[in-house]
Amino acid sequence: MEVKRDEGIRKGPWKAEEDEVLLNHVKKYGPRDWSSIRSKGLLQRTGKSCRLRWVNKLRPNLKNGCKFSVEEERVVIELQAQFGNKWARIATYLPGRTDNDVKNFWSSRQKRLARILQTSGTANKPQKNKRAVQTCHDVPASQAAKFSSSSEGESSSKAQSGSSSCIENYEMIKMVPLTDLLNPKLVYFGKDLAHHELSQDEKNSCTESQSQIPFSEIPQPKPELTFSPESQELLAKLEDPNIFDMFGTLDACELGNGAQLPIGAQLFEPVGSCRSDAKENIDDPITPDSFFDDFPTDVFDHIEPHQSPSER
DNA sequence: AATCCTTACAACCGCGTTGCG
DNA sequence: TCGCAACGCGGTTGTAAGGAT
Repeated sequence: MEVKRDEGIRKGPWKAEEDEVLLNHVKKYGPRDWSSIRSKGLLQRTGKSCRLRWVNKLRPNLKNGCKFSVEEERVVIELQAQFGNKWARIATYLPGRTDNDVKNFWSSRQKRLARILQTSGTANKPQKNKRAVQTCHDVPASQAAKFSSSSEGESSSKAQSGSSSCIENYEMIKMVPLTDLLNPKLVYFGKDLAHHELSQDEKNSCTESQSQIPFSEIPQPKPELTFSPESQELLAKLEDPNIFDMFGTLDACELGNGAQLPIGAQLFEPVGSCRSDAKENIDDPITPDSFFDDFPTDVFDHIEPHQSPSER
């Protein structure tokens, strides 16, 4: 990143000295009056830039450099469905995470999801051949990031009861953490239920969760499946009956047949909140203990090449 | 070893909102 | 009520690091 200087304004990466100056300012005056930092000649950064630096990097208790846990991913997925791309709002439910963190995480996740779906559309070509994959973009990565970027208004629309199974399946994929999606040992069945086919040993080895939010404290939301225009666009692609082949054992058969998402997802408590608007969305605060308690945090470690059931 | 590609992340930009004179 | 400045948010871009080929 190059450091530009326009009219004395410095851009680009921050130096440790600049951080120090900024921290001193916040110590003295609190996190405000950002513009005065430049007007006082303390830094050649815009107030905007100073605020951003503080919010995203210098604020206390940030989880810098710490990857999103599976539970955090679930929270993001659920809240994104509820609120749309209201990253700042979503971030309030995730201690130590900023809106930028959530936004970046979601963007990465959408790209990965898009890649998975695109790969499926290329006759199950192994993803190893990255160049082949890239030439088969039905949906550009830039658009892929928009797949689920439903707005708040759009989020209020419910999936129609007459939805095709493809639509249901896509919504399932969209709402399931990628770690779940790619875990060949994870089988969904039955309405609103999800089970792991893990041995007790495996469960024991995965009990240490990175979760920062005790799940027992998370009220469970009534999932409202949503269809943004972008999602509708993608859904058209999902008419391909081979779409689920790529998931190996987690194929169309297992995903379909009325299976529902294991989203007991619900609204979580925003950090420091006293349940204001969140409460209005909760009409059934049932706590689903079974699902998340056993969730392995290292599921990606278990991802293996696609295998047919007969191969196992 | 070199190159290409993906991913994660930091930072910027534009626009909307809010507060104040 | 209007205009302006400051702030906040969401979208986008650029880059470094690491992995794959």
